[in-house]
Amino acid sequence: MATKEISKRFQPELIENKWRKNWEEGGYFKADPQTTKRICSIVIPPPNVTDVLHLGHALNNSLQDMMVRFYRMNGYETEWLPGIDHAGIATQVVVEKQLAREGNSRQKLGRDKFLERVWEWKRRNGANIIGQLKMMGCSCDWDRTRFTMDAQLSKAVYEVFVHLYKKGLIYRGKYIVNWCPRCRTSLSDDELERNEKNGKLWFIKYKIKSSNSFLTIATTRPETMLGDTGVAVNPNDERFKDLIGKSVILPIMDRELVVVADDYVDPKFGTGALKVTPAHDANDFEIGSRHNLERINILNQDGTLNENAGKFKGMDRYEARKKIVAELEKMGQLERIEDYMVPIAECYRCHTDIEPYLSEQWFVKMSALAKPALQAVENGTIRFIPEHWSKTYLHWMNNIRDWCISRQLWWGHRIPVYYCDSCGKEMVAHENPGHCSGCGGSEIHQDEDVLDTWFSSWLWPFSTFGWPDDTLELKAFYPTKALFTASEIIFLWVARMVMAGYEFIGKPPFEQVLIHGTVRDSKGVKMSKSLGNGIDPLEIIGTYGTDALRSTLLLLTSEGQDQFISKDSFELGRNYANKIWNAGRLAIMNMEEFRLKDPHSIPKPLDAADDWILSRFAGITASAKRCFTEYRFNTAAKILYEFFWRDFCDWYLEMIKPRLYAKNGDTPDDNARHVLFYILDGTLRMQHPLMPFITEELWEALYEAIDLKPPQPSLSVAPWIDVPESFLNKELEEEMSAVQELIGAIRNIRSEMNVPPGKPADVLIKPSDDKIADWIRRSSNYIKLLGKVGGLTIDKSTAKPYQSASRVIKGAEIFIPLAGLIDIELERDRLQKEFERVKMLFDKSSKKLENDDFVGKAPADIINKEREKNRDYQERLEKLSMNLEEIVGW
RNA sequence: GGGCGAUUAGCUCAGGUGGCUAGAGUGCUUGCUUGACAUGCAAGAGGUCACUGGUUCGAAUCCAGUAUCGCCCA
Repeated sequence: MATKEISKRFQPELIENKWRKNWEEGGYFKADPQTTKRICSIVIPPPNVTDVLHLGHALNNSLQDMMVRFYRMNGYETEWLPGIDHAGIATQVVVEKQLAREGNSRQKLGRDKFLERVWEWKRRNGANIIGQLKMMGCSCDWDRTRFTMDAQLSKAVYEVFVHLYKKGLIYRGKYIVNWCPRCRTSLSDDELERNEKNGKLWFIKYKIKSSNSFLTIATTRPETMLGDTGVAVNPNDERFKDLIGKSVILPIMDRELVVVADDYVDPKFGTGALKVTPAHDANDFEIGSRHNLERINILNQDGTLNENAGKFKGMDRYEARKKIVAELEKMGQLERIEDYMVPIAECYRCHTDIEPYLSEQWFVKMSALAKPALQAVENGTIRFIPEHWSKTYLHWMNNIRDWCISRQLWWGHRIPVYYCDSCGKEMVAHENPGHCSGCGGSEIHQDEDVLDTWFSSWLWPFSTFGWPDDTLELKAFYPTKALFTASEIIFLWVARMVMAGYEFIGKPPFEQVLIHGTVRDSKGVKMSKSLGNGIDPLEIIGTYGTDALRSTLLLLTSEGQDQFISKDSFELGRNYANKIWNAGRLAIMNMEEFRLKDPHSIPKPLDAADDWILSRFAGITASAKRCFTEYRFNTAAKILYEFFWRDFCDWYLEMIKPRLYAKNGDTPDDNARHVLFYILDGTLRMQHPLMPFITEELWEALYEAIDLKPPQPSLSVAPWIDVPESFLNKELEEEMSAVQELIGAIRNIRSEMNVPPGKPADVLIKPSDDKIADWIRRSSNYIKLLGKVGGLTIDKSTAKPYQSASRVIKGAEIFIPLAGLIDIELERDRLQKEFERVKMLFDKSSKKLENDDFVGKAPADIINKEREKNRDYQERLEKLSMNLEEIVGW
């Protein structure tokens, strides 16, 4: 019914909830693993359960939804599995902070009670996140929502641990880990924030044994000297050649240290001699291993010094530093102090300085696992988009190091290793074995630590589908099609998923890895919670609507490029949505009494405008489709936007208005209404993956306007648009583009010569050949309409009227008689400027054509194009100069 | 120190495989409440495509180097 009132402005808040509910109740996003259709599946990069979704998530999920909706509309059985990650450290920190506010702590609560609290917190916040995804319009298969600590996913984790352990790929060892003394846990390299701080370089004198001279050593961390067990110099450093193999005496501790030669030492740094503290520096650990140096740990887990620190025992590390420096100075063994920028690693959660710390940890040997994952990218089985990220991936894979998988936390998958209290036997099992398999004793305890969160997320593409069980879902939906993520977690996550895919399933987890840019604020700073510069997507949804949020992000974020975005940026999408709304409004308001059995059987013959828009539509749907399938979502979005606004709204709708309005008792032109319906129906389908809400609303309203039941229950499960190739008409497009140029020229004259907008102007057109003349004649009604033309004369022999404004375009001259009204100065300047511009082009083109190399070597079509251009320029120059000459007489 | 990007209109950015009279949005100027939309329409101004070389008939586009900025790894 066309009588329905439609608001002049698009009001997203009035329609979005309705469709969210409708889609969910309709179950349109559920996928059937037993389908006979082609399958497109992806898994969400699970947001951390601690997250409040930010713009980065909004971009990441908008991209996924755009792809998934596209494939769903193109007849694929489409599975988008949503879910959440338990985020070990982050979540534990959040709940611990909560406890601290209550004056409580996890130690007071105990492990089980504490975990209950975390689960409680998880239930609340996890639901929030899923709710936010739904707000964004994500078309996930909600019934398959997964959490990394679900029973089935945990089963997968233990299966994998046991498998790797039995294969000898998991081992326990002493290693330098990044230790956060506050969180009391080890952190992976990627969980650190590296910075530089103002610090000092202390020069300490170590006495050379059996000599009166000293060896001076520079260090940024004097307190670690308590754990020194050697001194290293570069083997090529002439200054220290004689010292190699000799000993020096460590001040305060009076320990004898051997001087070793090691390539690691940079002769240019400090004094060229390096103190080696294997237990407190990762590089020193390596050096120590090469030279069999003792590892003396001087620190407790909380960052205070232990009994190995002698009289400094119990002091905090930074307090000890002051005391040690003071003592060295008193002893006269502090040579000097320099200012120095010290590299610092901080805990990414609590920003405590990280301590390299020697501890017992569990590791996974990576080199064997890396092999197939390396090959998969090398041979193109897995492709990165943009392609250059594969270099980053390969470089890391080629230099892969063992993975420290233990975390000193309570929240996470507890390491499935059990120890017999009687005989000490180590047992690995899916579940508590109950008694010792060695001595039969029943007193056994489980390892206290939990696994790194990534140890569950690397299984995400298959654990979510039921692995290790042999499920229908796994068969149908694995491997997935693509993974969408940001570059930061290529190592942490992407690479590990590939390794897991090959190791446990024997197949890669996805074909493509789409690396999108990072969303930054208007100053270029990455948005983050701690900086408070983030933009809340829900706030954007509240002010501009979800479609505006999505379309803005997708229109602005070119493939793989970081994007600077401010709140105002979203006006782009809001305006776009409003434009769609109003085009729909125009169409619906003009469908009165119009009935249509089959929108797809286009009547013949049509007006030029109709054939033209159908041709344009056929062209752009084809190229948009290509962009969608090639993961060029930003380009696809731009193509849709351009077509809708420029071709459809600015030109087509304007051209058919008289046919719709039906003056003087005529009925509206049903062919125009038919094509209008067809194109609008098609553009709504086409734009649905980008802007699901507004398109769904208008689509339903459009069918309702002609009393027709929509062919599908929801646009989200309607077919995408497939325009017959026969609609393509390149000659007509060329013709219309000439007409558009002509209209532009007329408008330009009117504007420059201040012809009042409402006043029709007489226009004379002098085409230079019959073809152009035909084109212009055929479109004379459009020219009159859109150029506000009164009398229109089209004649090859037209003479320029006295004091008329003129413009020269390709193939035609345009005159508008303005005797007494024309600004002669302005007209002459403009013509002169135009003459010079075309002259420049003409000269450049002529020079090219005079060049034998160009004519001899360039492809024929390029040369022909150049010749045609040259002729056009020449013709224009002649006309322009004639017009200029004439002005002299006025 | 190693690797990877970026540098195009005042601002934010497009310009897959070299042929361009370098585009869009926004901002700016001018004129319009014209029966979808002022979240709009029409017209306009604004760029030696960071720099220097090279390859080529032809370079914003490919190569090398320089400068500045950013990210990742050490």
